[in-house]
Amino acid sequence: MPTTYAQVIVDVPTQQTNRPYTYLVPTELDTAVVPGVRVLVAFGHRSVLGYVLGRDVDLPDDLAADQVKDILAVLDDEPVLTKEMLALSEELAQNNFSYQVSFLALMLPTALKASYRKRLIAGPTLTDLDRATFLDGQEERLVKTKDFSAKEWRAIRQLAATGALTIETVIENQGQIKTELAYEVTDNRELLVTAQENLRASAKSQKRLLDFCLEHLGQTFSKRDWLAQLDLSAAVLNTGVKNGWLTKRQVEVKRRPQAMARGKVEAVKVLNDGQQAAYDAITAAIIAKQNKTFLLEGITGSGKTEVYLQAAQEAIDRGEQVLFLVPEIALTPQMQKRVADRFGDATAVLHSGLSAGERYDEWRRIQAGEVKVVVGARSAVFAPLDRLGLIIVDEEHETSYSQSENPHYSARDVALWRGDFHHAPVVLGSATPSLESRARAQKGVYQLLKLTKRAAAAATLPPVEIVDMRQTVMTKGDTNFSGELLEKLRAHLDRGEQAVLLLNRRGFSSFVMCRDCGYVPKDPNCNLAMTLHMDTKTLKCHYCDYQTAIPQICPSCGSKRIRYYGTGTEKVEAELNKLLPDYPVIRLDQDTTKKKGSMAKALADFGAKKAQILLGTQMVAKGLDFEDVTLVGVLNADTGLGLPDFRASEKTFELLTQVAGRAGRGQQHGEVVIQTFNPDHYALTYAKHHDYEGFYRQEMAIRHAGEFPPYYYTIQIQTSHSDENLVAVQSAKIGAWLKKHLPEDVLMLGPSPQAIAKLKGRYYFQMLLKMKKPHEVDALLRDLVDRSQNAEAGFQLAVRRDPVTFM
DNA sequence: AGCACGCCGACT
DNA sequence: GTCGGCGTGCTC
Repeated sequence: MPTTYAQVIVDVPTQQTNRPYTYLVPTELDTAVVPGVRVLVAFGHRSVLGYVLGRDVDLPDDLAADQVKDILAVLDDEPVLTKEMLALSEELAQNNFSYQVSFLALMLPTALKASYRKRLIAGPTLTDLDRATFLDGQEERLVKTKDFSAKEWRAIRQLAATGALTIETVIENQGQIKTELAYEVTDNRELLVTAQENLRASAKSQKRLLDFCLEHLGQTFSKRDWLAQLDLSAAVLNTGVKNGWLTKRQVEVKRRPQAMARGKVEAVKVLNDGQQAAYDAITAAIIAKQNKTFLLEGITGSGKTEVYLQAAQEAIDRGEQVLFLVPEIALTPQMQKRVADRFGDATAVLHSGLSAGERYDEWRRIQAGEVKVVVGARSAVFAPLDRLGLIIVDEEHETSYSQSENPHYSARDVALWRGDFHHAPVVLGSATPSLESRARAQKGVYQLLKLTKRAAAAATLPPVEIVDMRQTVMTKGDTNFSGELLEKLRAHLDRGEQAVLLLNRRGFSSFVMCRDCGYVPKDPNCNLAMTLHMDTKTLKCHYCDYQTAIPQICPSCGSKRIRYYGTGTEKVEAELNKLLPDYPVIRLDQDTTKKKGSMAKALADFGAKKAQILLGTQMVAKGLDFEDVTLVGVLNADTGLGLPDFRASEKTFELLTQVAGRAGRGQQHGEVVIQTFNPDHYALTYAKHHDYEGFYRQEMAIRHAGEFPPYYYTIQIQTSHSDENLVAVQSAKIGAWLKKHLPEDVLMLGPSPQAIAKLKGRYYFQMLLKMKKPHEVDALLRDLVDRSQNAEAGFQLAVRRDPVTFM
């Protein structure tokens, strides 16, 4: 047998080790070492986990045979990563200035990630004092790296060098496969028949057992099932084992998430003309196995979900699998339920609410090919489906598809990549598509499919009234409720209908606004709202370095009532109880939904009409579908407009459109009231007319003028450190270095301090690069990341492509 | 990330 | 003179 080698990515997430290493495959592991399995390898002076990328017959030219070490062990019987995932991880690492191994780890359930420990074993010369200090007085001890300080480790290593103790590396999976006791029926029919003939008449339990066994030869059932179904005691089962009718064994238990346990089947609905046209276009691509991207732009309540589900059915009927992404499944429980109801046990659900064990079990069901549809949030985009026929990204504009922590990635982009890999169509759906996606549809990169009518025949889009709060505050003083909204609330509630009230927390109290004229101070260079920094009592621009004192008098109208703006749901609830004491309120915000399942319970209560008013933050805006909701009130539409984010208008328009869409979804007509201090802002007026296309055109013009996406690609460079002065100096240095090396056509904003100057004890600065060609500065930034590794301890640098959130 | 090597200041 | 501080660089 020729000597063979394997290319291995080691589990050491650093820039220098972000490349494959060559290892020798020992003869006895020859068949076990295949791409996608995890292995144990020696690396430097220790053992680490590695991922096999591929096999080679020849040694790379620059390596001598004696430089190559052996693979020590193979950890998996079957590959845990497909070739697709191996390729994808490399691409993602390249694009997102991160490490391939970080992405590989992200693709696996936590249970399969390595947990590193050290076993300290006493040697004969170990002193009692050292044994007491390092081994708890024992013969051996399992410890983690952080259990001892660097100094202590040095002492331990010295002891190891003298032979007083030995150190072993222990690498284990973080999770365990849960098993339970089960009994397998023999397939020896003769044995059972003979036994049955020789039974005494009084042995009723044994007779029942034998009858059942004869009908289920060779099958395995859990002990729990045996006892429950046959009404036996464990003693009878043991008799069965003794007589050779049954064999005891441990079987894997797959923990199914509670909500999934019942598979009732939801009825297929009849599509209207618009839905049918969209369905036809998507299914044509499914049948042709064509990687085509559709942008399904459908007004709220237009029945996008039904199109998704029926298209999914088409893919499933053709023996293919469907990946269905939703933004944060915890916020869209109704969507998850609909998919599960339609496809029953063939559905797997992946989201952050699952325990590590549940997540692992769902992952294994997918891996084993038992699943036809995967529904999940961001990380579900890595679900190990190998026969993908359709990918759906619902609410494609949602920022939660983008992970801002390292490793950065956008699930929407990964979905597009996988669609290409599998020759499968990708459907991006939204009532308010991101400008980037809508612009691509305009250019013909995506095919635009529009749904312009609500699905329920009688349902129409609700009329929207914009209420000028400047008037309200002038006549009634500080209140969250205008006369118009109160009047409508009373009318709808008196008729027994329900209302949803949104308190917009986005941008809450982070900017200054005049209570009389709605004026928000803007920075003269960028024309963006400036951010309030309470620590320095100044207003700062988030993009450039401009700053100014907080004005005491409004420069626009001379009013003294210019101040930061914000209020909490609790305060609003109290006010509401005073104004409308006869109507109980269900409150939905971070405080009331902290506990697992409390959100679902609150929504179920509202659905059961235990209260007529639902008051909440952003979470009431999305996906809720209650027939009796006929009034939607937005208490403060503007807070988001003041954010130091070039997407502030887009996000506000989105929010208002989404929440307005909660009204009048059933037979009864709905109404929407939007309270604001900026009644003439275009994000509000277009939302009033449910005019996404109009908003799109105007916002595109503004983005064009401001040289922002989708006209430019952006990359954010964020620096942080616990020492404010240090990070300021470093950021300035990096900024100067970049200015010198950046190509002329790449624009840079900043460095400037971020809005939340100090977060968890760290200070943040950022620079924003804008460019026409997305990969123009990749090499330069990789160089920058490289250099930052040698910076002061605690200094962090993050590079984010297409950032979606700005602090 | 770990771990060793190696070069400088404060001790027996 | 040596011990140990930590900066630097490598890991198939």
